[in-house]
Amino acid sequence: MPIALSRAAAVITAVEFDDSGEELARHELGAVGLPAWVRERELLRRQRWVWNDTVRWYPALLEAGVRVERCVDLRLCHRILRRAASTAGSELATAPRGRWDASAPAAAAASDIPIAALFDLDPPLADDDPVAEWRRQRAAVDGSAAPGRLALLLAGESVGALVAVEMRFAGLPWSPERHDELLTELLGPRPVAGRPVKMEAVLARVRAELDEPGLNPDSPVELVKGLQRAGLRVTSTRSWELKQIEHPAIPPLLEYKKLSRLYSANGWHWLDEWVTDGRFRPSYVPGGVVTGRWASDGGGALQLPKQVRAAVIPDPGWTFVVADASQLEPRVLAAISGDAAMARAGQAQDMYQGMVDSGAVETRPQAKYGMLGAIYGGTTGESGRMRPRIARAFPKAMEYVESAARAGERGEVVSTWLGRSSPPGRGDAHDETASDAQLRQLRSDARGWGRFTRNFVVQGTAAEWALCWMGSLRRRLWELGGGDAAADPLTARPHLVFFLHDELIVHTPVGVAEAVAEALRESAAEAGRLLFGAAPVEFAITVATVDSYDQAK
DNA sequence: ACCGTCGGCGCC
DNA sequence: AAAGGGCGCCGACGGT
Repeated sequence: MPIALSRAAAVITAVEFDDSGEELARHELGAVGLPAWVRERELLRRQRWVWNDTVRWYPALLEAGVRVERCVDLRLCHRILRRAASTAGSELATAPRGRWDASAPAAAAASDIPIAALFDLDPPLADDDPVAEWRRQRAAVDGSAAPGRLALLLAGESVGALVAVEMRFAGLPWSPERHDELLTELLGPRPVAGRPVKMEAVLARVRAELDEPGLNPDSPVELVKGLQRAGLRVTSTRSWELKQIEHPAIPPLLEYKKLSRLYSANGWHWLDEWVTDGRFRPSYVPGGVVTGRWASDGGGALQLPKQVRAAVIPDPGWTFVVADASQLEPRVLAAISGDAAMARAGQAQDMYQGMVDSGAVETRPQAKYGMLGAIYGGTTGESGRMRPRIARAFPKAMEYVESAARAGERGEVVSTWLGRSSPPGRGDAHDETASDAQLRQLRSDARGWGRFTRNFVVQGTAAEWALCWMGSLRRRLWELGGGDAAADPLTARPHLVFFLHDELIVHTPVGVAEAVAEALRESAAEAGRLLFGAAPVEFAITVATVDSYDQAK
């Protein structure tokens, strides 16, 4: 049964209502009493909590030891429905912009203040009645062409919002000692001032080889000039461009850039700023990417370089079960396009090898770059060369992405499998009043937008699969832990600590690691069924139980 | 001192 | 002629 929470000044109102939106009961609560009240209701029966923003309500509940099973994140759902092609005629989509179109509370605000203080510091919520918004959303879904899919998408988005808050609450176990060791090994000891000694050493070699004693390697402009003075024909300082060049200054320069990146992005400053009490706690932003992928805020959580993953270490007596979906996007493409040959190749644990074995291409790299080219719209290099062969072997898959690209070029909206739609297109390459130069620009933009929409349908559907995987896993982990809400809600039992598009990390007591691994596999299979029913597409995952994150794969 | 943009690069 | 999608973060740089 849904229960809507809203707040005006110090008073929190909880409205119980039925599935038709009919109000059944109404309670007024204070912030202090809220967690106990929620816990009581949750124990009684699994409720669906309806609130404006999960990031606004859930941290304080978790802090008080209350975990909830289900919610509706009205703002995230509103954003999807507002733009979805399949709800375009609904009241929700056609109304003027309103409060529900405003952005969610800044993740930064949540990370800057103690979780426990959220209710104290927040200004009163002046939101519209959440039950009214719930009814509008329900009507939009019911009136759409594919209500089942949309409902699944909204459920996935909402459970993702719960997971995002829970992962921040739990934090990713991180050893500052190990991190410091790694840095010291690669860079030398932490410098009091200036560059670490190993960076300084490779820099000295660069300067000597270029005969540029005062060269500042951190300034791209100056670096290009210095390289040119030394007779090197470069136009930028990008690593891939430098790699083409044979010169004794290049290897140490590339080494410098590598070390410099580590030092500035994930060095001691990063450690000081983002790791406290042995936990890295970034904010995750569900739906933060147009395609539906998550974004993150703070510490570059979704770009943790492999170099430092050895510092991700479980608590004593605990371990990590790390799982990632193998070739997720190609499998998703096989499913959404209904390409039987591609689905057959996906029967293999390694889909790219499956493509080789089926005779579509000769080598695994050809399969990989060919597929990525099809999904991204690549036309050069290996992916461009493989294009005709991929098209011949998997015609329906290629037609699917080509069709999405053409729609984008025409300025049309495309949608994922569950119904998340792309932003409106821009420009019109057929504008007859445009000048030649403008027209070239428009056509170029149109092609660029076509690559975006081509990728959107695949990346966005992959994100939906990942949400379902995660949601399914979350429920299984809770049941593994006993499902007793009176116990410590999260960190005393197996729990998610990291999510990276197609990869999950569970922090678990060693004794249940094997059960967690099984839960990950079952959840992957369930996600496939939820999205695609009986379609013959397998979603293979690789699972590893490890004592540090770098040991996974 | 502060702010927005850019080059570059990490991840998927 | 150039020709791969999506992000976040860092330092440099140029402006105020």
